[in-house]
Amino acid sequence: MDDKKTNSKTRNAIMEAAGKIFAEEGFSKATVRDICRQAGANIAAVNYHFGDKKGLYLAVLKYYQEISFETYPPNLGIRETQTPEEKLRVFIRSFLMRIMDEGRPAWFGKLLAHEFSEPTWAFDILVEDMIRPSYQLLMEIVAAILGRGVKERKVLLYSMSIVGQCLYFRHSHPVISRLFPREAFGAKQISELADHITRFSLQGMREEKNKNNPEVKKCKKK
Amino acid sequence: MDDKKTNSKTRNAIMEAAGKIFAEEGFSKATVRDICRQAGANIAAVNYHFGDKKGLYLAVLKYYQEISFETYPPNLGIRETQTPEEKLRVFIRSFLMRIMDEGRPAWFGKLLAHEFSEPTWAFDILVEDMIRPSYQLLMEIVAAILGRGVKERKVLLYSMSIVGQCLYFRHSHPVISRLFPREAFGAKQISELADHITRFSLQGMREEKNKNNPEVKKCKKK
Amino acid sequence: MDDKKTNSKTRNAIMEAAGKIFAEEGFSKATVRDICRQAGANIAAVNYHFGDKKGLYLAVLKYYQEISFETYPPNLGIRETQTPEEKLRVFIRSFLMRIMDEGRPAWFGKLLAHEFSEPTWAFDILVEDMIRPSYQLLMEIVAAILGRGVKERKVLLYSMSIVGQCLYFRHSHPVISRLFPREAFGAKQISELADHITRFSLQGMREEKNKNNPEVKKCKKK
Amino acid sequence: MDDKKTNSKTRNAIMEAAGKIFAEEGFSKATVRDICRQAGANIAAVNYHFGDKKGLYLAVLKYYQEISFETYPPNLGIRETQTPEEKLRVFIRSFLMRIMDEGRPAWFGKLLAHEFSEPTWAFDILVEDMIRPSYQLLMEIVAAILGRGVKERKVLLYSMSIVGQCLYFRHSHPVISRLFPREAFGAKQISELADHITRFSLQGMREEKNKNNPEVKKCKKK
DNA sequence: CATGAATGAGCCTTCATTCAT
DNA sequence: CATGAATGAAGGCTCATTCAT
Repeated sequence: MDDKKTNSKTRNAIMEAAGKIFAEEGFSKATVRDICRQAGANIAAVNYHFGDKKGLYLAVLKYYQEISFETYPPNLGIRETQTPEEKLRVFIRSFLMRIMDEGRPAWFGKLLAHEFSEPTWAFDILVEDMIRPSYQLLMEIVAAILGRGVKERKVLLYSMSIVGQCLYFRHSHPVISRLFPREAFGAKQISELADHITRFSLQGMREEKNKNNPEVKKCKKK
Repeated sequence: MDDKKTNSKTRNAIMEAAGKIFAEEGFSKATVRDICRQAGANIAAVNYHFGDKKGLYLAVLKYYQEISFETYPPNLGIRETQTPEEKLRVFIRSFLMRIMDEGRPAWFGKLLAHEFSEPTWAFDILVEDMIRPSYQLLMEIVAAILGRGVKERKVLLYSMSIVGQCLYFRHSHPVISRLFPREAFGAKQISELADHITRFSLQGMREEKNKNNPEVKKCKKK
Repeated sequence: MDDKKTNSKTRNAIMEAAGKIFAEEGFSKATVRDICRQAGANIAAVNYHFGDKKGLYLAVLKYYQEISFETYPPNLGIRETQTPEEKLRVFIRSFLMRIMDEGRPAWFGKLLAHEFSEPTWAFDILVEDMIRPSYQLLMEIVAAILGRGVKERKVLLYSMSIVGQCLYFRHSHPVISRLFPREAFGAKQISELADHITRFSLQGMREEKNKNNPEVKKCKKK
Repeated sequence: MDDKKTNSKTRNAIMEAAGKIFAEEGFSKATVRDICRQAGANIAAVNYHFGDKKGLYLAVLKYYQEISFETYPPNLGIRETQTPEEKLRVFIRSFLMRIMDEGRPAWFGKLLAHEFSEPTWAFDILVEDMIRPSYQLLMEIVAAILGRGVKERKVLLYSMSIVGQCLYFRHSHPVISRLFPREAFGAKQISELADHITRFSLQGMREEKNKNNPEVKKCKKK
């Protein structure tokens, strides 16, 4: 079951340290010196095991992406028999958990955040490998909720509104903690946040939904 | 009317170039060399006029913050006689314009974005000087919409949902342009976006609003 | 009269040290660290004054080329009234002096030798700037000696035979000094060498010359 | 007949790759990494089989020297019954073939050329083992041509003139191909070159020869 | 008021070599 | 007999900063 590349002690130590430091500093500010020092390894070890800084970064990215998706698969708990609304709730919850986790898998979230704010060459890979599938799943759910005949741009707009909320609760921490030191939006509040975002978004889509499903009598729902 | 610091030609050129480069690259990736080259100034000019790189950054930040807020004041067009819903629409529109503008005032938006994703020592200043007032205004509007008695945390949650959407439409460009090359969400689509976010958010708050304003008959709206 | 680039003390010291070290080691083996240490300058000075190692190398090359050609111009002492044979003697002497000088201008000869044995990107520049004119001059002299109607390839072959001898007396030093420790072929023997090469070559071309000047009676010459 | 050192597959692969790369790059620019990669061997194999980079280089040098001399012995085709002039022609031809061959044995020529332009510690060995015998043979031939009583320095001068020509036709390729793209002096032109050099040199020595053999009537030759 | 010159720390990378199995 | 792993020294280069005029 072991990955063939995982048998080196130094290599693992570097992966660990690199994950942490890249997550904290981003690609360009992180230095291989720091990483190696923290890993207790020689500087040249990076070149030996990963070719160069880029290679290390890519390896780190892929590794923690795997961990993250194994721990929180995008369709975690989604069953085909569920209603689209239920699926959305599950999706949001899973998405939040993936990006807000504070454990080791969380590094991936931070790596991602850095890529977002200053995309490197690795960004294209990330988009294709993980963002696109997630987006596709979300848009299918949203389309199902909005009903047939809805334009794709509408679906995209609503999906982005949902994703935007999730990401903001993740990234706004530096701001919110300064503005409202007493409020916290962390891993422990995931349930509350998922609930809030789900309800807010489902209501936000109701008008469009009704437009596309005119036969359903208004004021009957729930 | 002239600021006392504005009388040097070199100084102005540096401010201009620094605004552009800091906005593009962020604080740490931007180099004083690049800035001075672009400004046609000597490399020592930065330290001469601004002390050091940090000083320049701070000056740039404050300068473009002023410009940005003069151009798009947070309460742009908001009149006291408007309903909270109208105020929200105006706020969102103004907010979007401020962060999505592509002209010189836009540099501030980009500077802010960089600060957001990797806060520097200047972050605290920014939060107090410009984010807090904006947030306060938004939360007042949201509170007015939700009605009396609503808990502050609720207000915060809804406000964050709104802000999150706006920011995401601003920052998601690298992702969306890759996922859906044909769709665009730029300065030209501000009207569409403002409309979408406003309607989505107003609906999203309806349930909570109704809960706090039980006397209003359901199913009567619109 | 001063070059505009020559007013910096450090710059001059680096040019001096770089000339020596590049001449000794060649481009790739020489290190900027060594050069700067020897010049008493900071490592970053190279970047400041010359951009990078390549820039320094090019500057050195051009500088010492100038010195060398000012000291020993290819047509040194050649007058139009001289016979081609006399011109050849002068050319060979001048060529030998240029490549065998042991003073500062000699660095250029060594630089050239390194470029010859492992051409860098600077080789093309050198060929055009200094080798081509020299070759052209030599080939004109040789063509004049051989008489009209001689094929260009013949001219080239004879010219190369001449140049080959000159260069070998310059570069064979490591070999000869080991094989025949008592013999010396240095700057002090230039007269002897010039004489030898000139006579050897003039005789070497006689047959071809007579073929092209049949009217001249054999056995009458000299 | 097999050398005792020739029984390891890896060792042979390294010798092969090293020959090629050392020939192309010279000792200092060649890297053991490249060599091992090209040989399909582990990077530690060099140190295992040859001690270190120097050891490998020496082994390569000796090996290809052997091959080269087996293929083109310096006295290739020289018979004692030949006149000195005939011997010279044969020597020059053989010498040119050895240094201009493009096959595997040619690697030695290139190795030699690198040693020539930047002698390493291995240079002394080479001089003694292969240059000295060659030179001795050539000088004997030249002495025989020039006749008795000629001073050794004269013999040396003429020999160097001959060797210089041969080497130049070998090494001038980078220059000539730039100056006269249409002319070629490669392995295919060896006959032409050998002929040219032989005639040129024999004529070049005629005066000295006649001086030492006064009884021969001038103007009788050919 | 301004600048050309110079600095030292730090960056990523590459090298030949050695260790441990 | 051989190798994957690891090492330390050194390479060229770039940075923000300071000096001296």
